[in-house]
Amino acid sequence: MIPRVAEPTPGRRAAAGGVPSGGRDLGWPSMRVLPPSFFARPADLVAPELIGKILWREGVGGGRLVEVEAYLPEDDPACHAHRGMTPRNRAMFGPPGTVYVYVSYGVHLLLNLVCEVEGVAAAVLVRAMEPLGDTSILLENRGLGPGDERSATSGPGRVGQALGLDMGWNSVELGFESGLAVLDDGVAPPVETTGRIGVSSGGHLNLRYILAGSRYLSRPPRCGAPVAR
DNA sequence: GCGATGATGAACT
DNA sequence: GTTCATCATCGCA
Repeated sequence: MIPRVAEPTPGRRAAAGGVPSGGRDLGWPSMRVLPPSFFARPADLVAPELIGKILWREGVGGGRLVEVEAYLPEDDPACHAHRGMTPRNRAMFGPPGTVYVYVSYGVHLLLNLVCEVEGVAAAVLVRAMEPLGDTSILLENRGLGPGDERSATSGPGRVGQALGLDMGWNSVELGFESGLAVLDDGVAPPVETTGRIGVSSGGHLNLRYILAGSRYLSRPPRCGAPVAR
Protein backbone atom coordinates (compact mmCIF):
# COMPACT_ATOMS: atom_id res chain seq x y z
CA MET A 1 0.00 0.00 0.00
CA ILE A 2 1.06 3.55 -0.48
CA PRO A 3 2.21 5.18 2.74
CA ARG A 4 0.47 8.42 3.26
CA VAL A 5 0.09 11.08 5.82
CA ALA A 6 -3.25 10.83 7.45
CA GLU A 7 -4.92 14.20 7.13
CA PRO A 8 -5.81 14.69 10.74
CA THR A 9 -9.22 15.83 11.77
CA PRO A 10 -9.14 18.63 14.32
CA GLY A 11 -9.92 16.28 17.15
CA ARG A 12 -7.45 13.70 16.02
CA ARG A 13 -4.77 16.30 15.47
CA ALA A 14 -5.02 17.31 19.08
CA ALA A 15 -4.92 13.73 20.25
CA ALA A 16 -2.04 12.53 18.12
CA GLY A 17 0.17 15.45 17.37
CA GLY A 18 -0.81 18.67 18.99
CA VAL A 19 2.11 20.88 19.83
CA PRO A 20 3.41 19.41 23.06
CA SER A 21 3.92 22.73 24.75
CA GLY A 22 3.40 21.61 28.27
CA GLY A 23 2.76 18.20 26.81
CA ARG A 24 -0.90 18.20 27.70
CA ASP A 25 -2.12 16.81 24.41
CA LEU A 26 0.15 13.81 24.58
CA GLY A 27 0.42 13.48 28.28
CA TRP A 28 4.15 14.06 27.92
CA PRO A 29 6.12 16.22 30.31
CA SER A 30 7.31 19.65 29.31
CA MET A 31 10.05 19.50 26.73
CA ARG A 32 12.44 21.82 25.05
CA VAL A 33 13.22 21.79 21.35
CA LEU A 34 16.81 21.00 20.49
CA PRO A 35 18.22 24.13 18.79
CA PRO A 36 20.42 24.14 15.66
CA SER A 37 23.46 24.69 17.89
CA PHE A 38 22.91 21.21 19.32
CA PHE A 39 23.59 19.78 15.86
CA ALA A 40 26.50 22.08 15.00
CA ARG A 41 29.03 19.52 16.17
CA PRO A 42 30.56 16.30 14.83
CA ALA A 43 27.92 13.67 14.13
CA ASP A 44 29.63 11.11 16.35
CA LEU A 45 29.18 13.48 19.30
CA VAL A 46 25.60 14.42 18.46
CA ALA A 47 24.42 10.86 17.81
CA PRO A 48 24.83 9.38 21.32
CA GLU A 49 23.18 12.45 22.83
CA LEU A 50 20.17 11.96 20.56
CA ILE A 51 19.43 8.59 22.11
CA GLY A 52 16.48 9.09 24.46
CA LYS A 53 15.40 12.32 22.78
CA ILE A 54 11.96 12.51 21.21
CA LEU A 55 11.30 12.85 17.49
CA TRP A 56 7.92 14.43 16.94
CA ARG A 57 5.89 15.35 13.88
CA GLU A 58 2.91 17.64 14.21
CA GLY A 59 -0.34 15.93 13.36
CA VAL A 60 1.26 12.49 13.20
CA GLY A 61 2.97 11.65 16.48
CA GLY A 62 6.43 10.57 17.45
CA GLY A 63 8.62 8.53 19.70
CA ARG A 64 11.80 8.22 21.68
CA LEU A 65 14.96 7.68 19.62
CA VAL A 66 16.48 4.30 20.48
CA GLU A 67 18.82 3.76 17.52
CA VAL A 68 20.83 6.16 15.34
CA GLU A 69 23.97 6.06 13.20
CA ALA A 70 26.55 8.76 12.62
CA TYR A 71 27.92 9.54 9.16
CA LEU A 72 31.10 11.59 9.07
CA PRO A 73 32.45 14.01 6.49
CA GLU A 74 35.96 12.54 6.42
CA ASP A 75 37.36 9.03 6.26
CA ASP A 76 33.86 7.57 6.10
CA PRO A 77 33.33 5.66 2.84
CA ALA A 78 29.76 4.84 3.87
CA CYS A 79 28.79 8.49 3.93
CA HIS A 80 26.84 9.58 0.86
CA ALA A 81 28.90 12.74 0.64
CA HIS A 82 32.21 10.88 0.71
CA ARG A 83 32.70 11.70 -2.98
CA GLY A 84 31.45 15.23 -2.89
CA MET A 85 28.15 16.97 -3.39
CA THR A 86 25.50 15.57 -5.72
CA PRO A 87 21.88 16.65 -6.24
CA ARG A 88 20.81 13.85 -3.91
CA ASN A 89 23.10 14.57 -0.97
CA ARG A 90 23.07 18.37 -1.24
CA ALA A 91 20.92 18.70 1.88
CA MET A 92 23.63 16.94 3.88
CA PHE A 93 25.84 20.00 3.33
CA GLY A 94 23.14 22.28 4.70
CA PRO A 95 23.06 24.09 8.04
CA PRO A 96 22.90 22.11 11.31
CA GLY A 97 19.51 21.14 12.58
CA THR A 98 18.01 20.60 9.14
CA VAL A 99 16.73 17.41 7.58
CA TYR A 100 18.28 15.21 4.89
CA VAL A 101 15.81 12.75 3.41
CA TYR A 102 16.79 10.29 0.74
CA VAL A 103 15.34 7.29 -1.00
CA SER A 104 16.98 3.94 -0.31
CA TYR A 105 16.50 0.96 -2.60
CA GLY A 106 14.08 3.09 -4.55
CA VAL A 107 11.36 2.64 -1.99
CA HIS A 108 12.40 3.53 1.54
CA LEU A 109 12.60 7.10 2.80
CA LEU A 110 15.37 7.51 5.35
CA LEU A 111 15.55 10.42 7.75
CA ASN A 112 18.87 12.08 8.59
CA LEU A 113 19.50 14.99 10.92
CA VAL A 114 22.20 17.27 9.50
CA CYS A 115 25.15 18.05 11.77
CA GLU A 116 28.26 20.23 11.64
CA VAL A 117 28.33 23.72 10.19
CA GLU A 118 26.94 24.51 6.75
CA GLY A 119 29.21 23.21 4.03
CA VAL A 120 30.38 20.16 6.02
CA ALA A 121 28.56 16.94 5.13
CA ALA A 122 27.74 15.11 8.34
CA ALA A 123 24.48 13.64 9.56
CA VAL A 124 22.82 11.25 11.96
CA LEU A 125 20.55 8.58 10.47
CA VAL A 126 17.45 7.79 12.51
CA ARG A 127 17.14 4.00 12.53
CA ALA A 128 14.52 3.26 15.15
CA MET A 129 12.35 4.84 17.81
CA GLU A 130 9.94 3.81 20.54
CA PRO A 131 6.45 5.18 19.73
CA LEU A 132 5.01 7.47 22.38
CA GLY A 133 1.61 8.96 22.99
CA ASP A 134 -1.18 8.34 20.51
CA THR A 135 0.30 5.91 18.00
CA SER A 136 -2.82 5.55 15.83
CA ILE A 137 -1.55 7.58 12.86
CA LEU A 138 1.93 6.06 13.02
CA LEU A 139 0.36 2.63 12.84
CA GLU A 140 -2.05 3.68 10.10
CA ASN A 141 0.81 4.99 7.96
CA ARG A 142 2.51 1.61 8.35
CA GLY A 143 -0.63 -0.36 7.58
CA LEU A 144 -0.57 -1.87 11.05
CA GLY A 145 -3.13 -2.26 13.80
CA PRO A 146 -3.25 -1.55 17.53
CA GLY A 147 -0.59 -3.46 19.44
CA ASP A 148 1.87 -3.51 16.54
CA GLU A 149 3.93 -0.61 17.88
CA ARG A 150 7.05 -2.72 18.14
CA SER A 151 7.29 -3.22 14.38
CA ALA A 152 5.96 0.23 13.51
CA THR A 153 9.24 2.14 13.80
CA SER A 154 11.98 -0.49 14.30
CA GLY A 155 14.00 0.27 11.17
CA PRO A 156 15.07 3.35 9.23
CA GLY A 157 12.60 2.82 6.39
CA ARG A 158 9.85 2.08 8.89
CA VAL A 159 10.45 5.34 10.75
CA GLY A 160 10.17 7.31 7.52
CA GLN A 161 6.99 5.53 6.53
CA ALA A 162 5.38 5.82 9.96
CA LEU A 163 6.07 9.56 10.10
CA GLY A 164 4.67 9.96 6.59
CA LEU A 165 7.84 11.59 5.28
CA ASP A 166 8.43 12.50 1.65
CA MET A 167 11.17 14.32 -0.25
CA GLY A 168 9.44 17.59 0.52
CA TRP A 169 11.05 17.39 3.97
CA ASN A 170 14.53 17.61 2.48
CA SER A 171 16.45 20.63 3.84
CA VAL A 172 13.62 21.59 6.21
CA GLU A 173 14.74 23.11 9.51
CA LEU A 174 13.78 21.15 12.62
CA GLY A 175 11.54 22.96 15.08
CA PHE A 176 7.96 23.68 16.05
CA GLU A 177 7.61 26.02 13.07
CA SER A 178 8.22 23.29 10.51
CA GLY A 179 6.19 20.70 12.40
CA LEU A 180 9.10 18.29 12.80
CA ALA A 181 11.27 18.59 15.87
CA VAL A 182 13.57 16.76 18.25
CA LEU A 183 12.54 17.29 21.86
CA ASP A 184 14.35 16.81 25.15
CA ASP A 185 12.34 15.69 28.15
CA GLY A 186 15.41 15.30 30.34
CA VAL A 187 15.58 11.53 30.09
CA ALA A 188 19.15 10.29 29.53
CA PRO A 189 19.09 6.51 29.20
CA PRO A 190 22.20 4.32 28.96
CA VAL A 191 23.72 4.30 25.46
CA GLU A 192 25.79 1.60 23.78
CA THR A 193 27.79 1.80 20.57
CA THR A 194 28.07 -0.92 17.92
CA GLY A 195 29.08 -1.31 14.29
CA ARG A 196 26.77 0.21 11.69
CA ILE A 197 24.29 -1.88 9.76
CA GLY A 198 23.86 -2.40 6.06
CA VAL A 199 26.88 -0.45 4.93
CA SER A 200 29.27 -2.14 2.53
CA SER A 201 32.25 -0.14 3.70
CA GLY A 202 33.03 1.61 6.92
CA GLY A 203 30.86 -0.84 8.84
CA HIS A 204 33.69 -1.55 11.21
CA LEU A 205 33.41 1.93 12.66
CA ASN A 206 31.44 1.91 15.90
CA LEU A 207 29.10 4.69 14.87
CA ARG A 208 25.75 3.05 15.62
CA TYR A 209 24.30 4.19 18.92
CA ILE A 210 21.47 2.36 20.68
CA LEU A 211 19.42 2.64 23.83
CA ALA A 212 20.71 -0.32 25.78
CA GLY A 213 18.14 -3.08 26.06
CA SER A 214 15.40 -1.36 24.09
CA ARG A 215 12.70 -3.59 22.57
CA TYR A 216 12.40 -1.27 19.60
CA LEU A 217 15.80 -1.70 17.92
CA SER A 218 15.94 -2.61 14.24
CA ARG A 219 18.00 -5.58 15.30
CA PRO A 220 19.80 -6.61 18.50
CA PRO A 221 23.44 -5.59 18.85
CA ARG A 222 26.12 -8.05 17.78
CA CYS A 223 28.40 -6.60 20.39
CA GLY A 224 27.91 -3.40 22.20
CA ALA A 225 30.07 -1.19 24.35
CA PRO A 226 28.71 1.29 26.86
CA VAL A 227 29.10 4.98 26.09
CA ALA A 228 29.97 7.33 28.91
CA ARG A 229 27.62 10.30 29.09
C1' DG B 1 20.79 6.85 -22.88
C1' DC B 2 21.86 2.78 -19.86
C1' DG B 3 23.61 -0.49 -16.45
C1' DA B 4 25.06 -1.14 -11.65
C1' DT B 5 24.23 -0.28 -7.14
C1' DG B 6 22.19 0.02 -2.56
C1' DA B 7 22.43 3.54 5.01
C1' DT B 8 15.88 -1.92 3.25
C1' DG B 9 12.09 -4.67 4.46
C1' DA B 10 9.18 -8.50 3.96
C1' DA B 11 8.58 -13.05 3.11
C1' DC B 12 10.29 -16.92 3.16
C1' DT B 13 12.80 -21.81 5.12
C1' DG C 1 18.98 -18.17 9.12
C1' DT C 2 18.33 -16.67 3.51
C1' DT C 3 16.23 -14.72 -0.66
C1' DC C 4 14.37 -11.23 -3.39
C1' DA C 5 11.29 -7.34 -4.98
C1' DT C 6 11.95 -2.75 -6.26
C1' DC C 7 13.49 1.87 -8.38
C1' DA C 8 15.94 6.44 -7.54
C1' DT C 9 20.37 7.83 -8.12
C1' DC C 10 24.90 7.94 -10.00
C1' DG C 11 28.69 7.16 -13.09
C1' DC C 12 29.94 6.25 -17.50
C1' DA C 13 29.57 5.95 -22.60
